[in-house]
Amino acid sequence: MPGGRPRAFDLDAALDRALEVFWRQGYEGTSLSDLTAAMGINRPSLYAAFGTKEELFRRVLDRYVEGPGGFAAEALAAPRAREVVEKLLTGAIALTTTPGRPRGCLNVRHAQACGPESESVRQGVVARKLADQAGLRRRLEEAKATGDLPADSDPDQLARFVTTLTDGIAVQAAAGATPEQLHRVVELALRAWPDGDAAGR
Amino acid sequence: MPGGRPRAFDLDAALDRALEVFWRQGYEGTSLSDLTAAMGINRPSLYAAFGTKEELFRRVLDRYVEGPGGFAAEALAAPRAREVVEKLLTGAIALTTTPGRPRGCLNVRHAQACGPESESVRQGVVARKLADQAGLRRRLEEAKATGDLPADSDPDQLARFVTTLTDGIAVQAAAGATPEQLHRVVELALRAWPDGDAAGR
DNA sequence: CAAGTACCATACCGATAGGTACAAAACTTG
DNA sequence: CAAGTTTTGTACCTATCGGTATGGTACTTG
Repeated sequence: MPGGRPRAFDLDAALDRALEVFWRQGYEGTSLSDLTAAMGINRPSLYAAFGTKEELFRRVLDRYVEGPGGFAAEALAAPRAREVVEKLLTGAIALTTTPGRPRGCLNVRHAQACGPESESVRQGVVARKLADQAGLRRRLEEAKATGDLPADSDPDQLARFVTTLTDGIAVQAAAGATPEQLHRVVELALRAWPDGDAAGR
Repeated sequence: MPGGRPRAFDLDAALDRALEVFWRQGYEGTSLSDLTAAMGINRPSLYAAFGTKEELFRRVLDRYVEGPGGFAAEALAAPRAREVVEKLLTGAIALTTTPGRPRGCLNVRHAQACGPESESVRQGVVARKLADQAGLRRRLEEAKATGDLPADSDPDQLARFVTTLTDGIAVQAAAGATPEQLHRVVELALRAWPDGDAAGR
């Protein structure tokens, strides 16, 4: 029975434009006008397709982890724990310093202080971040169980160590650090990794 | 010649209130009404005493580094490089997780993505962060020159490593990490420090 | 090609943003 | 205590915020 006028824009393309703006300007620094201008649609269309600004942002977060943040899921699938963390760290550098896209990390940015009106958004981002960190911890627990990590190692500590580094990398990138500089930081940091100095100095 | 009605509030106390609000809510998430309410003064008084919102924020940044951020300058004065970085890292944990104050770091938060209207604020914060990092690098260069760090060590890399960790600590704190968890991260990270495993595993 | 349906565009909503005009109030100086 | 100076409180400014009502438009279905 239904039919209706067809949508004149592509949903995913519009979502990508919104992601770009939120990534570059932050949730609070982005207005509906910024969004509609970047997405090439007008306000009612945005509302009909994505709901409120906050709902749109949540959909953008999904797109972020599926797209630019997809390296993380791939990294967890690496055979050895050391590889997992190397891929996470180098992936974080690429994510946050690739030319032509905003610097820094959408999640890291939005896990931090914001006005009361955006607090629910922040909470959602924090929850995602904690879930990611827990996923890494489980991966490292598995590695420990199979002997891929020493018996006296602490997966929770190790996972938090890696996440602290990726968080720091995102901040450094936002402040202008180059990928080369960050790769050297990672190289140094990995000397603390419990399977010894496998990447060698 | 001059005289005039005396100011009915304390400048530094008002600045501290403003710091608290900016720290908790971020520059963009804080309105003039939030500020005047917290400072206990009205709008024209705020303007007369501190200028625009942006000028007030810059004064708050100064107060931040002199007050809560003061540990950093003290850390640089420690006799050995290892002590310097230990104090910086543990100080960062205390700064960002002390109960009763906002979680996270004012500088780290504001070095990241924001709307175009706040971009000049962000640039200022980034400049401060880079200056701090350069200060640490010079301190480590000095340590290397005096043999306190190995001859093959790289002060720039080491300074960036430590700053990446403090940045990451701030993000972790904002996401709810406890001081204990972060101390264990620091303990692990210090195994990568070039003077060896001085803090022991 | 008539009926039904979903989308698009303009124009608008109340609320709030940062910032200020103005006059009353509280002080110092002569 | 009069003149001059600075702060305070109220009331208001324009611009923009996120969100929506409305009516025309383009399509699918029968």
